[in-house]
Amino acid sequence: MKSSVRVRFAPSPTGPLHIGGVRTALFNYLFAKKHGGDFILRIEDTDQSRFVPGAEAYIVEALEWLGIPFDEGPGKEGSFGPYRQSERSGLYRKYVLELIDSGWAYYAFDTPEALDSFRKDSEQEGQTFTYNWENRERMNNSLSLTGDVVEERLNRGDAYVIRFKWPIDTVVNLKDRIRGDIRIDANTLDDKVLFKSDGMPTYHLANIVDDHLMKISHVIRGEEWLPSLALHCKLYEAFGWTPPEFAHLPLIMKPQGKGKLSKRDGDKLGFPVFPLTWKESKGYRESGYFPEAVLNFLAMLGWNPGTEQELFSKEALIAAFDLDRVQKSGARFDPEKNKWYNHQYLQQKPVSDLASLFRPILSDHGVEESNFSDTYLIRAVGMIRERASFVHEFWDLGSYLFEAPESYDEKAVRKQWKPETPGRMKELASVLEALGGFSATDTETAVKDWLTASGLSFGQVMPPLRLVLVGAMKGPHLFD
RNA sequence: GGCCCGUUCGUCUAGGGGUUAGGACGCCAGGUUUUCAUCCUGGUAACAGGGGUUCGAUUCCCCUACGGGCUACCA
Repeated sequence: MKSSVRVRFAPSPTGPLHIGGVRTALFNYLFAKKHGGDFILRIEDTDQSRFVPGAEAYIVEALEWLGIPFDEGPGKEGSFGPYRQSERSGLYRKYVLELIDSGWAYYAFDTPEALDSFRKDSEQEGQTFTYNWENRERMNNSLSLTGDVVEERLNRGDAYVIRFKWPIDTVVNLKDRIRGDIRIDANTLDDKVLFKSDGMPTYHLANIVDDHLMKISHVIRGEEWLPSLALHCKLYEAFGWTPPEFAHLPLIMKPQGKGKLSKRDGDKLGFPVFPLTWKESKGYRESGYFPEAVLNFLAMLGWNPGTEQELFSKEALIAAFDLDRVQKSGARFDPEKNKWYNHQYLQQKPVSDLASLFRPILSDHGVEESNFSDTYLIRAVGMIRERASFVHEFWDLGSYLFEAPESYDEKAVRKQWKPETPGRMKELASVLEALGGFSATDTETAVKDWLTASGLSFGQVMPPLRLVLVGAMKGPHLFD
């Protein structure tokens, strides 16, 4: 039997995709692929005022870089398109009208100013104004106004919104895949706007209509949506549709301090929060992270396989992923562990891949391609990679393999450079020169023989030799 | 304020009525490298508090505290 799992990632193009969004996309993707289903990208751009040019392209490119490809979406039309809500705008009105006919919704003519003043008044009395059963009869809407008046105002072209009408004294029983059963007293909820005065649906309406039309089977989204779950479920009921299953993911929190992770944390603590560079904010890609490492790290934030395995390829994640093992509470973002993952993946990469990644960095530092051979480059990278977490660290770790040091670490000079050292180095140089060829074993025996012959110790010679060669007390085994 | 969700080492987490509460990151120490880093070994460190239920609770229930989210004609 063909599985009918269809999930969607539904960002709104108001800016770059942030790391929390990436994780939501990832979990959706893993779940879909685990069950042989489809992963859909839907752009929720019903709020024209918050539209940011380039954001959609950014999201698409980011998902591609990360290796979270969508099966259907803008530019990959399946049979449920279009996948931009702005291009579907004509289709929502019909559905709200249906709700009005069935008594689940009503017109409201209250101006934003009027609502504002109601809210302010309530606030002064230490109360919260809620547009619901308590107040709707005294507001300007098709519940309080006579049918004639409503019709007249509608015909006149008065601005209106359409609100959901919560039935009085109802309890909504919710089921969340991660959180279990939740009971909500609908009297505490407000009559949410479903259709805006600009003729566009709000998130709530568009979301339900599209999920239904696109045959979404599971809605996997951030915990910030949990409070609207009651509305969404009731909306399915009002339309007479069977709802999908819901799973609300825990949020990703700041590494330090309170609240959820934000762009500022990245700036402050010096780690990326966006997959790709966006304006002044450097992305994961540009910072030298491997997409596999980012994915692996993110997967372990709020989920775990129940075993002690930490390193997962994408395929392994798909095989192991299970919504039932998703955590309930928010997870603090740990930039250090993220780096550790990158280190792990760097060690696994073929040296030749790393070498090609290193090439442009060498040329940035003015090292010409003609100055080294492929085999030399590969050997060099092989030698320094194990101490690196990022390819860009290769330069600091091994610049001396490509150009002679121009300066010497002062502290090391003070400690290692004695009056007799220059003479010894000269002598050692001629010993090595006499050798003819340079191999790790040959040089090592030659140096050792010379050491014994001249009665010098390793410690008297090797550290200054390293200083001469490298410029500092760092680097791989000297004879290598 | 109201509503909802949550709470195991500093962090990510495993576990589950009787365990020396396990792993990973970080940190510390030792080893390797007469270098730095890596690596290896070891160590540090946790069941928020109070009531129940129970022979027994970190595990189940309740309360409190704390944390988080939502409370827009934004998503």
